[in-house]
Amino acid sequence: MSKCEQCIVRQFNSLKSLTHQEIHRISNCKVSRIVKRGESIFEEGETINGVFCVKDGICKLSKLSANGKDQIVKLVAKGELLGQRSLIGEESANLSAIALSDMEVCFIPKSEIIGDLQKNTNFSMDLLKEMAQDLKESDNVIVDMAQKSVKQRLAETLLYMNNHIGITEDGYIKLSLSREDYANLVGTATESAIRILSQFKRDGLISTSGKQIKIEDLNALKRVE
Amino acid sequence: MSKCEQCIVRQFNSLKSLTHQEIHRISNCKVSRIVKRGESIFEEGETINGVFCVKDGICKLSKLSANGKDQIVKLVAKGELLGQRSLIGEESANLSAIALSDMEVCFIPKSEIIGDLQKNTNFSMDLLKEMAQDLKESDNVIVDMAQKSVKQRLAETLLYMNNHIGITEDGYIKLSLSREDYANLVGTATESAIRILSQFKRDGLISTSGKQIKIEDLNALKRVE
DNA sequence: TTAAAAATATGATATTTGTCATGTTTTATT
DNA sequence: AATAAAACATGACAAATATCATATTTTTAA
Repeated sequence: MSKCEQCIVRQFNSLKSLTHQEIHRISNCKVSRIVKRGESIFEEGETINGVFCVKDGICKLSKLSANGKDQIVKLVAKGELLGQRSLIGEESANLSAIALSDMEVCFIPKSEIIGDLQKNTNFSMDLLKEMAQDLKESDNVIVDMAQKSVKQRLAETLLYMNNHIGITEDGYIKLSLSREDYANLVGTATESAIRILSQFKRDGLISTSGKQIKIEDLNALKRVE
Repeated sequence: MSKCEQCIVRQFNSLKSLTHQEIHRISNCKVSRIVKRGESIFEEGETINGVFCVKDGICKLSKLSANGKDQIVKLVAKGELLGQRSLIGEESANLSAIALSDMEVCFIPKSEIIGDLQKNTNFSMDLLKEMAQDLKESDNVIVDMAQKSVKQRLAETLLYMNNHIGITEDGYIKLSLSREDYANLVGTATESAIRILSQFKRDGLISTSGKQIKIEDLNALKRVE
């Protein structure tokens, strides 16, 4: 099994602040797991008792709303941690994590890392920093959800994916989402998402090839109202 | 000037985890400030360089959206801290804090407390816990914003205030908000908020006396769709 | 490979929500 | 107490979005 010591992914999250010793211990107890597209890593309400380090792939964090629709709150990509909140207090997961591509994740049991959180100030400060950033982003999403039109939100989602998920050599957004997932990210009906994407296509803002989407006119997308 | 050592309010936030010595030092450098209803404590984009402990009163944390409307992200009441994020990294405030009632807040400079955050694990763990809780709540707000109707959101806001802000002896919600603030909490037009509150009144879910609102039928409010 | 299932697409229509206009009531100020 | 300003209220209408129906395309699985 591969070792955390050599894992580049660690550099992108707060695990980078662990000492050599700590990383070595973690490396020996972590459990690597392959998750296929569509499979769940954990579900809302579940007690997860540890964090997942995303070694490869992308997943969605979502929550089932009363009307039966899944709202995607956040996308989590390679290099990020999942389930940090489980390290703090005894809370169960507030969101479900479901793979949007094939993934490899490493599970680190809470019991093995909780001590480091208490002892290693760099680590806890780093985690604090990450949570502060998450909080800021969540607050911004609240404002967008409340104040922007569905069309704007969808345009911004496409721009977000272009920037944060990245594009292939031929310009397509690396992650192909279903129209339903786009709707669940934006908080609208699937038909509405489909309609707006069709319109973006007609207007030359994007082009598609099967499920893949390519942004053709970045500035026009930014100007969408 | 009053001392932090005797301040009950401290028990309700992470400052409770400071040692006697630490609290004593904080007490000597903190600056108490009276803020009148409508006045701002800090503004979006400002560098605040410290935390505010709310000794009395309630304020809103809001953000100006592109269309010129203020979106209220959170209400912060007596006992809570404001601006925790300023302690972490060098970031400026993401939200504005404006008093909704007359307030008393104590400002603690970052320079005086940042060391405690590094040295006192109980304190940093506590802050971590608070941020985790905030994050969870923000995520839940995202889901509500995206999936619930304006009417539902307004009903829930009334229930939230009833539970968290409390009521007077005669049953009215302690904090009187303008219809515009209700609209900005829910993310809707002021006229829409007014209309829905009028309807709630007509239907006997609430009653009003001037600006004050009393919940008359709690269960019906919970059932609003 | 082919049938079934799921995803995408689009029209028609209903519902929700926003905007503008205007009037009334409440609050603040002199 | 009189006046101005702000907040509240409501109608009329427009725009955004959801829902339902149905057709087509793509994917999945036997």
